Amino acid sequence: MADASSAVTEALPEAGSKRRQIRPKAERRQQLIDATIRCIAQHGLSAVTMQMVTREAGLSVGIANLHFESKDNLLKETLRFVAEEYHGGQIDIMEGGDIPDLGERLDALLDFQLGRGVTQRQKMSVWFAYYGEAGARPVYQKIVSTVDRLAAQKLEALFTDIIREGDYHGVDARELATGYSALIDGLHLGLLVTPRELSKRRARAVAREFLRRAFPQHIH
Amino acid sequence: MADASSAVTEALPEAGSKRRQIRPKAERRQQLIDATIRCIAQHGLSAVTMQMVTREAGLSVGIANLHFESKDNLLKETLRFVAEEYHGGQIDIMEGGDIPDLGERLDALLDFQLGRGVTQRQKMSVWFAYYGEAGARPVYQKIVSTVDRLAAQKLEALFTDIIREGDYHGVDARELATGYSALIDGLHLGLLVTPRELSKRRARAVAREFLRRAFPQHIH
DNA sequence: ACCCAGAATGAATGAATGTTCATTCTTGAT
DNA sequence: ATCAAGAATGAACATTCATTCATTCTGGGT
Repeated sequence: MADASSAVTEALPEAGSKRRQIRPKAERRQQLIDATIRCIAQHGLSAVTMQMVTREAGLSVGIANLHFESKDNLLKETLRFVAEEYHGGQIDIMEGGDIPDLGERLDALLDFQLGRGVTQRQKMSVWFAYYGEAGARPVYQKIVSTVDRLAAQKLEALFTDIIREGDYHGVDARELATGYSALIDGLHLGLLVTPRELSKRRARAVAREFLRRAFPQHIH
Repeated sequence: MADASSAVTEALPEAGSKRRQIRPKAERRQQLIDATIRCIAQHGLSAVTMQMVTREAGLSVGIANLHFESKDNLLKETLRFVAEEYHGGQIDIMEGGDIPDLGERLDALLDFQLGRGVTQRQKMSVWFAYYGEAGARPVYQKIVSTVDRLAAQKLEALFTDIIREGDYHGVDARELATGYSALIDGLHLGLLVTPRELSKRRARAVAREFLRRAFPQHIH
């Protein structure tokens, strides 16, 4: 309490604190990844610079190359983080020991995919920024493919269970899973690029209608 | 015929011809836009440089700023071209005086959206490269929104006609149009990012199934 | 109280890139 | 054949950015 000014500035994480802090490597890495996500969402992937990211994180320029060996690597790790977070969340719900009822599990999945607030929009931006480069960058393709394939399998398994439970006929779980995944991706795109035309509410309604048409007994 | 060497080199568009050619402005603009598309598809939007584009076009660096005032403008105009080409093609089919049968018109639309060869893949890359930046660039949003809205209206109108003709019940044309558009976008994404998991054939089957479920009398 | 491993800093560096513009060249009109 | 209009060129310039590294600082162990 003797030095009031230092106490105040130290308390605020990103204030004008001049004091150098030493933190474990894992924590700094996450801090930089989070800053990268915010920068991509706000300025676009092609406009992101190291100076921008480190300033956003409240750290010095050199630190990015200390914890990640290069900008390329930082971007790669950021994509990996976002991909695993998004698909990991989906997979948790789909495996869902928490929710025994299959219809409710579908609803929970839909909530996760099209719900949330501003944060979700940030992640969406990052997501599609990388998709845009994926055509020319095999590394990105590989990262996304890996998690994507697992999520697709889980979704197919969930649909298979639902088809069995509802005794639905003339429905192919795999094809339906592909369609549903594509639909969700497309709706995300719409929310990102034409938010004026497509509200989050309507996006949810569209996705629900898709599921309802396929599994009428499970979605009301 | 007298000067064989010059005749040969002049005939080849992108050979090592040193001879300077003067062409009308419109032609050069298109030449540069085409080169930009190829560069984005091959290297990704964030890696595209002016030198790269002009070399791909077989022209000098200065020419890009002569016909487009800046790199930003060249990229903007390239997006506008791709957007108008893609949506324009769709709209032509949907208005379709050529195809009176509504079911066949749907099929033609699907062919256009998921057909074609390598060229289509190039356009897809460009398309999503811009989508990735759209979150941070209102200019891109505006260009896409404008053409997108028109195409959405035409699709809704086509669906309305089909619903009337087939006397389908419990189907909302607008919602279905939103869903179908999103599905196609999502399938494009899948084709681009995970071509191993999703073949063009399967993508078409998924889209067809979506339409068949909605309009069983029109899609066989 | 002291020390030092290694975390953090940021000025300096060199490479890459967008843009300019003085100059050269082409073409169609005269 | 000559000429002017303007299309095309590419070396030069100024800027921006990723990366480096000599130096400073911190905090836990002794």
